[in-house]
Amino acid sequence: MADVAGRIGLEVPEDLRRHKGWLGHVAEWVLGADAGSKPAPDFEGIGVELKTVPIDAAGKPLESTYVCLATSTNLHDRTWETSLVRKKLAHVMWLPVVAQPGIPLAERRFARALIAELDPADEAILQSDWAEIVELIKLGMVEAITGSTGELLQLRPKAASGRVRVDGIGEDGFAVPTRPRAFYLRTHYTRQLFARHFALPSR
DNA sequence: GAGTGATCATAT
DNA sequence: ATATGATCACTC
Repeated sequence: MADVAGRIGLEVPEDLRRHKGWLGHVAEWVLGADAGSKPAPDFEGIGVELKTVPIDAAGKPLESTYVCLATSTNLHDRTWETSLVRKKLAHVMWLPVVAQPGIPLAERRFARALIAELDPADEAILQSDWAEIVELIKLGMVEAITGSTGELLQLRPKAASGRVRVDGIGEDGFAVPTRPRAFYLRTHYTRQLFARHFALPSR
C-alpha cells in the first residue's frame, strides 16, 4: 500500500479508524474511476462498479459491502430491473486487500482482482431480498427491517451518527423522521462469490 | 467469532 | 442534505 500510495503522492494513514474509505479512494484514483460521488457505477462508461474488500490470509472476505442509499427517490417507481442496486451490481470489479489484523496499513497488499457479472442464481435471491425490503419500506414498516432481513442483501443505517434523521414513510403513509439507511451486500455473498471463483473455503 | 448497528472522512 | 468510500465496535 505504501508503494501504491506513494505513486499518487499520498501519505499512508497510521490506521483506518479515521480513514475508513482511504483504500477505496486509492484504488479509484489509481484505476481511473470517474463517477465521483454520483449515484452510479464507478466506471460509468462501461458500467463497472469498483469495490475494495478486506480479506484474511486465506482469501476470505471479512466485511459487508455498501451498495447504495435507500432514499425515497431511489425506491419510488422502481423495479428490480431499474433499481440502482442492480445497476451497481451487474458488473463489479472486486479488489481484495489482505487485511489480517496486525498487518500495518502501509504493508497491506492488494490481491488478485475479480471482475464478475451478476450470477443469475444470485440475482434471483438479490431480487427477492430487494423486493421484500422495498415492500416493507413502502408499507411504512421500515422500523421493522433489521440487518437480519434479507439473505444476501440487507438494509442497515448509514449516517454520520445515530441521531441523523430523514423523512421516511410512516404506518399511516405520512412522512415520519427515520434514520437514513443503505443497502449492503452481506459478507456471505462475497465469501461465496470468492469461493466459487478462487476455489477457497466458503466458511 | 459473527453479524448488526454505529460511525468516520470527503465531495458536491 | 445526499452521495461516495468503507471499517469500527459492541452485542449476541
